[in-house]
Amino acid sequence: MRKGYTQRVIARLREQGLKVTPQRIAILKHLDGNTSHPSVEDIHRKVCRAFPTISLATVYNTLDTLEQLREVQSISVDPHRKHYDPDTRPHHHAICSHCHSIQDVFADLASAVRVPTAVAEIFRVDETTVHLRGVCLNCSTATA
Amino acid sequence: MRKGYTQRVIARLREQGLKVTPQRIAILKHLDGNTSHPSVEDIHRKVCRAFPTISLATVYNTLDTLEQLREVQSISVDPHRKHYDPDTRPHHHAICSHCHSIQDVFADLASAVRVPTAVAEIFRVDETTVHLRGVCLNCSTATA
DNA sequence: TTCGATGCAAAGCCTTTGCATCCTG
DNA sequence: CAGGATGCAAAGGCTTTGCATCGAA
Repeated sequence: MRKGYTQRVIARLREQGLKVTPQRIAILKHLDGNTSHPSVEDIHRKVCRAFPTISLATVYNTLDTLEQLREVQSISVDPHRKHYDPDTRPHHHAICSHCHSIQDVFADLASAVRVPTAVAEIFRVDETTVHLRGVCLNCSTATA
Repeated sequence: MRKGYTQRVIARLREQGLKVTPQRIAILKHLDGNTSHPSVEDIHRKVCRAFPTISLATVYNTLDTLEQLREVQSISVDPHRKHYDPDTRPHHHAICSHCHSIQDVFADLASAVRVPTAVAEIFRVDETTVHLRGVCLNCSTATA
């Protein structure tokens, strides 16, 4: 994620006539450059340090707003809860079955996923999501 | 799905020392050849016709058991609820944004998704899941 | 007869909603 | 000042769990 996420999103909120509150800024700062794909609760827990009174509902609301602005994407990798990624460029996710970490995988999607012509004829693909499940380097060396 | 799903799974239940109950048979029959990717509630509703007293918990339990036996796979396509697929061969899923239907897409996974060498070195991929989101033929013609 | 399966209800989680209050613009 | 944002609590929806009873083997 390039530097300036927080500032850019603040500008976009203003553009949209939405308000820039201290809570939102705190959430944005936490997301800025964050590649850990936190859940709502993860974000709430962390932001609580700087902002002890922030409510879970505010975190939910803010993430919904950010998702609508496409400044964050939700990834449904974990059946129990949503995770969020401030990097909205198209990329894959690799989920470790052991530690449940989520790593970004940047690869040329167009070449990585070729939709067969037969499928393209009966389904207009707007978006392609790829999840790789397996074992990350940390866990495989720890196990070995 | 080839013919014989119900019979095969019944045999596997017996093999594992698990019991073949009328409820389980009813669920298996409903899943046999089913390509609609039903949710737990969908299954419960349908099976209730033949079996009015079956409880939701039983459907949940049975699906958990079947998933452990790998005779059904859960697909997390819908953030609100799990969907189940009795076809456990590797394949993709195409989700229609309009009608929310889920279609199976059989295509050569190996060629469709090439994992970059750089990724393969830091992550051992066991399973690849591809979701195509877009608009199905029905909905695109209906809209046009 | 045995031990897993069932059914019911309650509890658990994650998420959404309602509403009075707050505060940004 | 006005209207969106916040915080709290309650409600919602999906799933799990506890437990007494049932029934397949």
